[in-house]
Amino acid sequence: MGVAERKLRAKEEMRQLILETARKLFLEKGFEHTSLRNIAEAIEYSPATIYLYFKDKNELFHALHIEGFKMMLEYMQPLRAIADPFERLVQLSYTYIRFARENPEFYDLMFIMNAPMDALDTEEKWAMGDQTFGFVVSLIEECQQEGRFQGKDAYQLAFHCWASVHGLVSLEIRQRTRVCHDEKMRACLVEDSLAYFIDAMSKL
Amino acid sequence: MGVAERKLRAKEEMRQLILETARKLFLEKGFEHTSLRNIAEAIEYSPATIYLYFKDKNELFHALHIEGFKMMLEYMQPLRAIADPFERLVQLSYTYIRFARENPEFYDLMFIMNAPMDALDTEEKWAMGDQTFGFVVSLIEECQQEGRFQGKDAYQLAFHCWASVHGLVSLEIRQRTRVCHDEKMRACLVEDSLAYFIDAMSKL
DNA sequence: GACTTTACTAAACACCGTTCAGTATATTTG
DNA sequence: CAAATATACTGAACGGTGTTTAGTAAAGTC
Repeated sequence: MGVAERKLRAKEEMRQLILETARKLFLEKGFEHTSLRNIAEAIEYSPATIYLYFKDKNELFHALHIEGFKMMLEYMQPLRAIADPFERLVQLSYTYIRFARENPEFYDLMFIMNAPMDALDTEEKWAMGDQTFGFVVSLIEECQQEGRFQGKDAYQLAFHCWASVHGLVSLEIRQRTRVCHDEKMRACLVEDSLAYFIDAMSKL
Repeated sequence: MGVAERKLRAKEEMRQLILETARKLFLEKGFEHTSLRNIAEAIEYSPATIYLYFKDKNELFHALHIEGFKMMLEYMQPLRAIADPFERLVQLSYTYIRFARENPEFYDLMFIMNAPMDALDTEEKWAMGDQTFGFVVSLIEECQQEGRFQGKDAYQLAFHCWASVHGLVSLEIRQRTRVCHDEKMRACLVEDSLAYFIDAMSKL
């Protein structure tokens, strides 16, 4: 009896349709300015229908949150080809910044907004974030096996890296780089600051 | 004829009453969960009345934005007593973090949220931010006069300092330090990372 | 005392997320 | 096949939001 299977497939397709439409609208107009009613209108269903596939708006956010992490992990894949772990760490920083610049709405959702953090706090909630962070930790540990960062805690150092790059990216995304009035300098503010960070790491 | 003066004073008092109530509610319940109707109810006036004193909600936010900067500048005053400019820079970092931790809602409003940035983009809008940033720039320049940071651009370096500390603080405020599961380590995650930054600066 | 300005508000507008009773269709059962 | 049931969906409402506007009552002016 393939009826149940077909229905299950249809249900999954609908979930995907909602998710894709939500992503599209979010990326077009930003999270703040996208409502469930907008999404419902775009897929030509009633707003109430969305609640048959997602518990509430936060769950929709959370689903996109996970999508964002998957996307970021894909960005990181090419780094595997780099043999030297420290060079990989350097390129990781560049890739992180590139991801944030090419997907500012996702970056916002993943690392700046607090809306999706309100949701259930347990289990798989943090799984994706952990995986990404673990990626950095193991990278640091690889560096340590080659003699770098001796006597330092890998977790602590991973957090330091993350915070350093996040600081740059989040100020740029929130347009705080405008404190620098010189347009020419503003263009390389983030890059130059990143260079300072990398230099410091190389000397650590 | 003191009538006009009295009226002007009353008007200013009303503005202050709204502002104080807004601040109080914001700090109690957070920005997200404070509405103009809440504020109106607290001061026992109609919501429409607020619009006689502030153009819209953003202007109210903006007024508090400025308040936040004034507050932050006050935090920075004791630093004047420190003779050594580099030591002053170090203490500035600590004070910045303390300000953020003691006033997370203000920090959010000032450096993370994008709501008040939507407002008018001109003139005095950035005045307070500029003043604060200028404070850091001139501090860097003082360090340079003592031989530190030779050949580096003071603006660039000031931004680097800001971004480094902001990265730490904003991750903490948005609860992203939870990627570190060890509670004991989490407690000193920010401090230890700050130590790395300061060490790097001292070697620059 | 009549006229004008000022300070304020009730009510509405157009949104928002969310819930629920109700309906039409599809499926299963007797 | 008909009746019963389960599924998928929606219209309309609830209580909330920021904001606008027409109107009112008091204060100030002449």
